[in-house]
Amino acid sequence: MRPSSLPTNRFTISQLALELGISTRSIRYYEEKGLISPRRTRGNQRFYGKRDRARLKLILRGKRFGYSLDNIAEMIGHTEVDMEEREQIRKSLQYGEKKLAEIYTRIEELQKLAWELTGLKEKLVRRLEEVENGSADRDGFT
Amino acid sequence: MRPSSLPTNRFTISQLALELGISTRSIRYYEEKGLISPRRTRGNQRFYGKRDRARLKLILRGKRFGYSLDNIAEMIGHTEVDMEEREQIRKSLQYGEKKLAEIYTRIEELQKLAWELTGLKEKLVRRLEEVENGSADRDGFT
DNA sequence: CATATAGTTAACCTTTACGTTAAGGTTAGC
DNA sequence: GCTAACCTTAACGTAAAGGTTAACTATATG
Repeated sequence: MRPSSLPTNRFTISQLALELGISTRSIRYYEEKGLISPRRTRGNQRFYGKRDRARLKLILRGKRFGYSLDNIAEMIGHTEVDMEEREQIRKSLQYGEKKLAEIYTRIEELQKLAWELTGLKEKLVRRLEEVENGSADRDGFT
Repeated sequence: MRPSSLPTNRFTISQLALELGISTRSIRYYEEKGLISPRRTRGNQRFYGKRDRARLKLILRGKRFGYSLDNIAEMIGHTEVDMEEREQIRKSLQYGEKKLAEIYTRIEELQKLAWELTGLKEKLVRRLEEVENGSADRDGFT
């Protein structure tokens, strides 16, 4: 199955799995969920193009931020063709707009999180100095 | 149970739940996990101080970014007193340092995500125009 | 003081996102 | 033509993060 020299825009499932550090099971699972829809060979084996790979990366990125698969599906626009297309596109657009806004606030939030952690860090450092100097004090979490 | 006029630095579990938009169950669950440790009244009911509330907010923030509770626990430093304190502090510091770095790369990633979504958006808009003009074309996902 | 409201523990239930194994069949590449 | 890699269905397992319910206790207020 190793594709000796096929163009770099055709991947087997396990190639992608390897590259992206996930299992083939996951990839098939994402397909089950309608998040990707790879083509098939005459022999019914999946193959993926660059677009699919990009999509997978997007999915993983989303996951890393705690979005559920269902959530990501809406974000991305499921590739179901049976829906009235304009409607579908409009909905996707709307949803995407919302999500974009969300992401920006998220960036701000992350910055806050960084702040708080920096705060914790400083407290710990201070505490450490105290302990190191033997001046014990109460309450365990000042 | 309404605390007619108690100082603003003492909260019941349901007050916090309401304020933070989570269930009391969740709060107790976080306690089970060692993420917070509220005091108890003589009657064995939990009560929380400002510090606890801040902690909860931090937990929720972490969660919003897809960190697991266990993860957050390490990030925050569980308040288990039985561990050698210096060791504990050092570990927390180290972990926090790592997490901070992680957060910064995360911010970058979020920016990428925003980019990609913007890209998708543009494609959808273009596609919408096409459809609106009746010029159908193949492949459903250019 | 009665009672409505809030809190307690414990046990069981659910969903999400896969992992694992089974069994049996197909295909691609050397 | 062999064999590793693929396919399907199907079922079962699991960990995380709670929801839900039950049976009981605490507490604030009319």
